[in-house]
Amino acid sequence: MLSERRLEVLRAIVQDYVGTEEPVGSKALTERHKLGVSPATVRNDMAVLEEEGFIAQPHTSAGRIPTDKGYRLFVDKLAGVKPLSSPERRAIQNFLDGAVDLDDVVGRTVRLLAQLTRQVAVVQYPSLTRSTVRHVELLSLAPARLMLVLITDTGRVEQRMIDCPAPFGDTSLADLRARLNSRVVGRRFADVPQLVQDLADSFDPEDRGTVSTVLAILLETLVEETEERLVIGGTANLTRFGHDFPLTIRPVLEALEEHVVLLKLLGEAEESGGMGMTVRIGHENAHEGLNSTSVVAVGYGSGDEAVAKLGVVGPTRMDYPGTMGAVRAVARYVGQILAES
Amino acid sequence: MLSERRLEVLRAIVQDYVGTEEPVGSKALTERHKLGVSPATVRNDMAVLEEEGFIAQPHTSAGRIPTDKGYRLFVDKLAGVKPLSSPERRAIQNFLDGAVDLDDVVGRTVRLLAQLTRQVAVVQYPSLTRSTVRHVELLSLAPARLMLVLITDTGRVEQRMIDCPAPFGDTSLADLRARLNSRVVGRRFADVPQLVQDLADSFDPEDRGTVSTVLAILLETLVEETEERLVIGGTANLTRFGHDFPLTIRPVLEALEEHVVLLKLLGEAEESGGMGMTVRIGHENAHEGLNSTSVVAVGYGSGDEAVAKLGVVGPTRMDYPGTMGAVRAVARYVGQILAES
DNA sequence: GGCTGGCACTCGTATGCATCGAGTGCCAAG
DNA sequence: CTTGGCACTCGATGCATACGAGTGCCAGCC
Repeated sequence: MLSERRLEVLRAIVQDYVGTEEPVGSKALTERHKLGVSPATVRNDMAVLEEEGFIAQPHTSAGRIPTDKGYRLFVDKLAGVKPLSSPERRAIQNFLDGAVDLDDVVGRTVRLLAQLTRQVAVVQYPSLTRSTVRHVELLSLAPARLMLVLITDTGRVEQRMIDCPAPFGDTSLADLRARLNSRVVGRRFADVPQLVQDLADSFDPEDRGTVSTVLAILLETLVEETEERLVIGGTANLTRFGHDFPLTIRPVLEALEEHVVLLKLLGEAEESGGMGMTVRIGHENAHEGLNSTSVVAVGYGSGDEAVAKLGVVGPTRMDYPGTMGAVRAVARYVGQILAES
Repeated sequence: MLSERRLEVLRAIVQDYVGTEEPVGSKALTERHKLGVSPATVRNDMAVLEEEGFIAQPHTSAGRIPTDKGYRLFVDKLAGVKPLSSPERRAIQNFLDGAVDLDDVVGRTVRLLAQLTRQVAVVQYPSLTRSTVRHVELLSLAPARLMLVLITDTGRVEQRMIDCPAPFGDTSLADLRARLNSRVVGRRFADVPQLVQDLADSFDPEDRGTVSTVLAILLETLVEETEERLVIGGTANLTRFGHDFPLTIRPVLEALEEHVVLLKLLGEAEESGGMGMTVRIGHENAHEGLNSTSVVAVGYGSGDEAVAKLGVVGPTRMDYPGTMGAVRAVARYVGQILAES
């Protein structure tokens, strides 16, 4: 195993590199950190750390930079989560409190997170399947045209147009609406399919076609990968990435535009379960375009169960403690706000 | 005025520069274009064009590049709108036809436009104030909690939560809903404020507070700058801008994140009225960050009146005829689709 | 055995300098 | 008005040199 001091050296390397963006050498290290040993000793430690794969040199006779494995160790063992300063906390509260709408909450959150971390922020809308039904509404827009509106306990509203196979009377509509609501309100969306399974059977034959259509569309909105929505922001922060721009920034922007990829990314973070924070570093991200980025994600929700994720995407060389602190704090506030609404 | 040939020279310069991204000299010009004159003559013409401010040289003894004024002349007088190839038209149709939802239409449109023009695409949602009301719905979520849902003829759905000052009975609710709809359905949102002005008066005193609240929130959703929404995509295309990245791309990304700025940008394009296409080149864009970009925008709508704009943002050095063709074609298809729904 | 100072070596970066060539402006002739 | 010729400009390219931060290794010391 690595001695205490070697870990200290790694920590110092990570911190310096994150600060300066430049490979850090043994001399500079001893000057900036009170390690109590000479550069030569540090060099020996570095040699070991390099052999173990925690650091690397871009070219012979240059300083060292942490590898993904090095960051991993740093995050797991050496770094805590830096709590936010109280002005920062107040800023979060002020920024988020004015929101009137779920859209507004999500929009503000993504801007806030981007600004706070100076990185790219990603916020997922509360997942339908993990929310409960607050209300289901059916509106008649035209004789054979309905609109289905789903409202979740988190304030999310989803609507779908429905073209009916046959005109649908107002009383039938009221009937369907009532029966639908009595079955599903207060239940989890994930359970809705079972709950409405046999609903069509109890209707007049002439209405059965329309009812089935409505139910089909209702179930369709719950299909995963369709029901998930997310918002990103702060892409301008990508320009602070490094000097070797085009090559670095391009694939990241491309990946960010592929919402499916991002959703999978956040989804993977799920294993850690509940509201746990996940950090995926560099090549740990399956998507190739994100191989030089790290993703810090955490679940949020009104209760103690996560209804969605939010997080940031930034360079592997990022301030992990600070970023994790900001992400966690924002997630908590958002959870509070959802609980209030 | 400029002679025919000088205009031809300008056109050639613009075309070559757009193609190569490099300053174009007199010799290269005569080689690639059949101007029928010698390089020396072209040089004289160039000197005139430069004096008039249509072209400039980055440094002495380099080729010329068009100025904003040069592009302006090119767009106004020298370039047509290039119609799309029929495979391209088919691609548009295929891509857009699967859409089920207004969100879906807008999302697909932005992706399509970005892909087609290889630039950043911006699509505005149909403006509420320029749409007509299809339906207004009021749902009771809790005793003193309502949800207001607005549905436009273009398929846009907007919802707002309402906290009532007092509980609101079901019959009152049905009453309000009915009266509201009878007044506004089929009318333009812009006229809604007048149409509902005195609606509260006709209610029981005890309900008047809630009715006023509902109406206030209804009007609030129509306030400009609040009601406008837009989506952008294709930001990865920014990386094809030039070689001097960070400086170029940064302010553009920042500007794109300021939706307010973008809305103003598209709004300015309005002067030309109706469905006319607007091209704003370089410094013609008020926002500083977009001084080195051009914006091609056009209105779209189901009828012959525009309900919103869409367009692209790209480098001033862009293929104007092709971009204009693509933008116009996409706008037309989107209009068709809206008309069908 | 681990720490330290010394030393030779590596290699990327910065600097100066000469060269090259695309492009220009100007002019005199057609 | 057009054209060919010509001197000039100036950024880009290539190269050799110097510089310096940083390394690895080794012998000596605690």
